[in-house]
Amino acid sequence: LTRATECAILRPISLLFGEETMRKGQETHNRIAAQAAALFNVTGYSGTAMSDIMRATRLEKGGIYRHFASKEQLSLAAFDYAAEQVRQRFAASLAESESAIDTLVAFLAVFRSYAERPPLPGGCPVLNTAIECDDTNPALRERTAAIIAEWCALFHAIVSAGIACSEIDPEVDAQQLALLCIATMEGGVMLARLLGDSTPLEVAYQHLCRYLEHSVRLH
Amino acid sequence: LTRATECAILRPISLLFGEETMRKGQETHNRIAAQAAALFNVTGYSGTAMSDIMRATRLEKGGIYRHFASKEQLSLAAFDYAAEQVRQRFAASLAESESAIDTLVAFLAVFRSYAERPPLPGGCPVLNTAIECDDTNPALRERTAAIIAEWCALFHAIVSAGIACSEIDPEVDAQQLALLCIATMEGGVMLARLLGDSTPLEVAYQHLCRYLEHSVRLH
Amino acid sequence: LTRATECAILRPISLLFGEETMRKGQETHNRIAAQAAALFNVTGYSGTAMSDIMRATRLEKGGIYRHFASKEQLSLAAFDYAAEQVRQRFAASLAESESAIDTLVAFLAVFRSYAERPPLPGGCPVLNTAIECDDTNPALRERTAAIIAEWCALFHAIVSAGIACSEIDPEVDAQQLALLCIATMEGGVMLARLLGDSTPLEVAYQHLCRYLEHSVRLH
Amino acid sequence: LTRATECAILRPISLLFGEETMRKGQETHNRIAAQAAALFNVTGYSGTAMSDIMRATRLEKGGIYRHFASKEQLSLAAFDYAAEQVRQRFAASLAESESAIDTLVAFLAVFRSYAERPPLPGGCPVLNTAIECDDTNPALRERTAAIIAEWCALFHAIVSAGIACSEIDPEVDAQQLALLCIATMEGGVMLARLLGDSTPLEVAYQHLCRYLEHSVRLH
DNA sequence: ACCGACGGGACCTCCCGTTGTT
DNA sequence: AACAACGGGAGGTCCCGTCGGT
Repeated sequence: LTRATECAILRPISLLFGEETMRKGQETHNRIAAQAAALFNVTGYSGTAMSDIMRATRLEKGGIYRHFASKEQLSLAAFDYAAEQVRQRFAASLAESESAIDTLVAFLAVFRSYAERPPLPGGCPVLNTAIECDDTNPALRERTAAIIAEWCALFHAIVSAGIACSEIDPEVDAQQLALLCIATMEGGVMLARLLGDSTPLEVAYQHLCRYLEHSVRLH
Repeated sequence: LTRATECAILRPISLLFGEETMRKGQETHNRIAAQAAALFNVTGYSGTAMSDIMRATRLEKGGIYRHFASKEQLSLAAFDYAAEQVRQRFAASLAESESAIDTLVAFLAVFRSYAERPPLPGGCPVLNTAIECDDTNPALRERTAAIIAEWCALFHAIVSAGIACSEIDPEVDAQQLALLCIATMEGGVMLARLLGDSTPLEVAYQHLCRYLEHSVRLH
Repeated sequence: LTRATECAILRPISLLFGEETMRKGQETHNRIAAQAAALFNVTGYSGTAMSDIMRATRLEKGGIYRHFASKEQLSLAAFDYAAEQVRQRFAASLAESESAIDTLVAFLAVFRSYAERPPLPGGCPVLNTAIECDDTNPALRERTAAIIAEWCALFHAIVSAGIACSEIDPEVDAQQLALLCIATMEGGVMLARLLGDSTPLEVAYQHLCRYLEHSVRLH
Repeated sequence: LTRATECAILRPISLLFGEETMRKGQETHNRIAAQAAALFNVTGYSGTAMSDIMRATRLEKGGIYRHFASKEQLSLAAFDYAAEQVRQRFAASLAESESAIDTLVAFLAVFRSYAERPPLPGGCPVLNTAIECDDTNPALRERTAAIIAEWCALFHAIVSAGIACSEIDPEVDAQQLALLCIATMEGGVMLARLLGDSTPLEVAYQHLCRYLEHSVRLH
C-alpha cells in the first residue's frame, strides 16, 4: 500500500524526532479505523457487526477493543478517517485550479468522480452518514454537519476571493451557492449509485458548471 | 387519521362488492406495514428490530408473523406503503396545476414541503432506502429504483405535453431534467434534515424554479 | 417434583376461579427463579453465569430472557424466592410452639437446622446475600435488610406477648435480643459451613437457649 | 512455597547486608497484594476483575502477571495479606491487656471496632471469604478455616492461662467459647454492615462481655 | 387472528492470560 | 521490571423465527 510505504519512509524521520514510541499501536489503530470506515460506508453503522470488522482487519475482538473502547468510539474514528479521505480528495482536486470559478468546478469534479472512484467503497461517507444518523446518532450527525460546514466555509473563501478579483458577481451568496452545489452533487451521487449509472452525476455536474459560468461569473 | 377515516369510508363500499372476506386481516396487515414503514424510515432497516415493530403495533410476534413471513417481506411491504404515501403526495400536489411548467414546479414543491411535513417520520423514504440499500439489498434497491423510474416517466409525460403545446423548449431532455430535479431536491432534503434547517431545500427549490422558467420554458 | 405435582393438582381448581390465563408462563417463571436461587446461593450472584442457569433450567437464553429482562431482575426474583423459602421454614417451626420462650427457641432452632438441611443449597441466603451485596448491590441489600427487619418485628411481637403474659422480663429489649440472636446464629451458620462441622451452630444454639432461660424469662 | 520460606529466611540476613537486590520487586508484589486484597474484600473474588486491580495498582497486565502467575494465585496472596492485617489488629489489641478475661475482651473489641474501622475496606475478610468460598474455592476455604483455627488456638492459650491463675472457671471449654465469640461477633459484623448501623456489633460485644464476666470468670 | 413460550444464534463487551519489546 | 498488543473464549443481552394453543 501507498500508506505502508509512506510509513516506512517516515519512520526513520520520526525516529530523529523521538516519535519512536507507540508506533505499532498507532498503526494498528489507524488500520482498524480505515478498514472499518470502508465497511461502515458500505453496510452502514448498524448494519456492520464487529465480527465483520474482525474479519476485515484479521484481528480478534481483544485486538480491536484494545484500540477502541466500543463500537461507538470506533465508528467515530472511522468517520474521521473517511472525512480525512474526502478532504484529501478535495485538496488534490482544488490544488491544480487557479481562478475562483475553476476552483468551484474542481470542487464539483470531486463529486463527479465518485461514480467511478468513490473515496471509500460504498460511495460518499458524508451522504451515507447523514442519511443513517440524522435521527439516531447525534455524535455522528454533528461530525457530518461539521464537514458540510467546512465545505460552506470553503465556498465562502473561494467566492470572496472571486469577488475581490472581479471574477465572481458580488451579488452571489456563497452560502446558498454552497448548499445548492452540495445538494445537487450529493443527490447525483445517490442516484448514480442507486441506478448503477453515472449519468445523474454527469447531468448534475454539467448543469452546475453552466450555472457557474452564466450566473456566478461576473460578465 | 385521514387514512383511518378513508378506510372507514371505503369499507362499506367494498362490502357492496362482496369483499367481506379477509377484511380484518387486511386492515391489520396494512396497519403493521404503515407503522413499520415509519420505523424503518427513521432508524433504517438494519437498525429497526422486530421488537420495535411489536411495540409500535402493540402486537405480539405471532400477530406480525401471521401477516408477514419474515422481516424481509415486511420491509418490502413497508417500503410499498411508503412509496404509496409518496405517490399520494405527488398526486395531490400535481392535481391542482394546469400548465406543464406549473406541474413541474408542483413536483418540486412536494420535496420542498418535506422539511416541515415529511411523507413519513424520518424524511424521504426513497432517499433513505436508496442510501441504505444500494449495496446490500437488491430487492429494496430495485423497488427504490422503480420509484425513480416512475418519476422520470412522469417528467417525460409532462415535458412531452409541454412541448406539444409549445410551453416547453423542444430541446429539453426530459430524462436529464428529471434526474437533475430529483438529485437537487433529494440532496436538499438530506441537507435540510442533517442541519435541521429548511434553507437548503428552499435554495434548491428556488434555483430549479428559476431554471425551469429561464431554460425550460419556451420563450 | 413435588412442586410440579402440586401445580398439576391445583390447576383444575384454579380453572374454576378463572385463573387459567398465563399458567404455563408463570410456572416456568417460578421454576427459573427457584433454580436460579439455588445457584446464586451456592456460587454467588457474580459467580453465577446465565449459562449456569440455562443448564440448570434446561432452557435456552431466549426462554429465560422471555421471563426476566436481565440477570439483575432474575437475581431479585431469585432472592424473593429464597426469602419465601426461609419464611416458610420459620412459619413451620414457630407453628408448633406455644409459649413466648418456646417460640424464640423455635426461631433459633431453624438456624440450628441449617447445617444439615439448609433452606437452599449453599446455606442461608440472607447471610450470603448480605455479605456479597452490602457494598455493591443496593437493590439486593435493601431486600436483605428487609428480611432482617421482618425478623426483628417478629421478635417484637413475641417479646411483647411474652411480657404481657408475664413470661418474659419486661426489661428485655426485643430489638437488641433479635440482633443478638440473629448475629449469633448467622455467625454460627457461617462457621459451620466453613468448617464443615455443625458444632458452632450447636454451641450458638445452646448458648442462646440458656440465655433465654436465665436472662429473658421472668423468674 | 519455597519462595515464601526463602524470603522469610533471607529477609533478616539481607537486611544486615543492606540488601539492595530484589527489593523493588518485592515491594511491588506486596503493593499489588495489598490493593487487590481491598478490592477482593469489597467486590468479592469473582466480582473483581484483573482490570479493576490494574486500575487500582496503576499497573498494566504484564506488570501484575510478572508477580503472580494467575488471578487465583493473586487471590491467595491477597488473602494472606488481609489475614496479616487482621492478625496485626489482634496483636495490637491483645498487647495492652493483662488478665485472661481482659485479653478475651480485647479480642472481642477488635471485632467491635470493625464497624468504624475495618481492617480492610469491605469489612471482615475472614467473614467475606468464608461466605464466598465455602462451596467453590477449596484453597481459600482452607486458608480461611486456618485463621479460625488460629483464633481457637489463641482462645485455648488464653483460657488455659486463665485457668492456671484461677481467673477462669476450669469448667470452661475454650473451643466452644471461641466458636461462640467468633460466631457472635462475625454475625454482628455482618448485621452492622448490612444495616449500616453499629448497634448489632455493640449488642454482641456487650452481651459477650457480660457472659465472660458472669459465666467464664471464676468467682 | 392473535398470543405466549421458547430455541438458538449473533451481537457487543469484557475477561484472563500470553507474548514480544523495551 | 514493566508495558503494549493481541488471542480467544465467555458473559449478558437481544435478535429473528417457529410452534402450540386458544
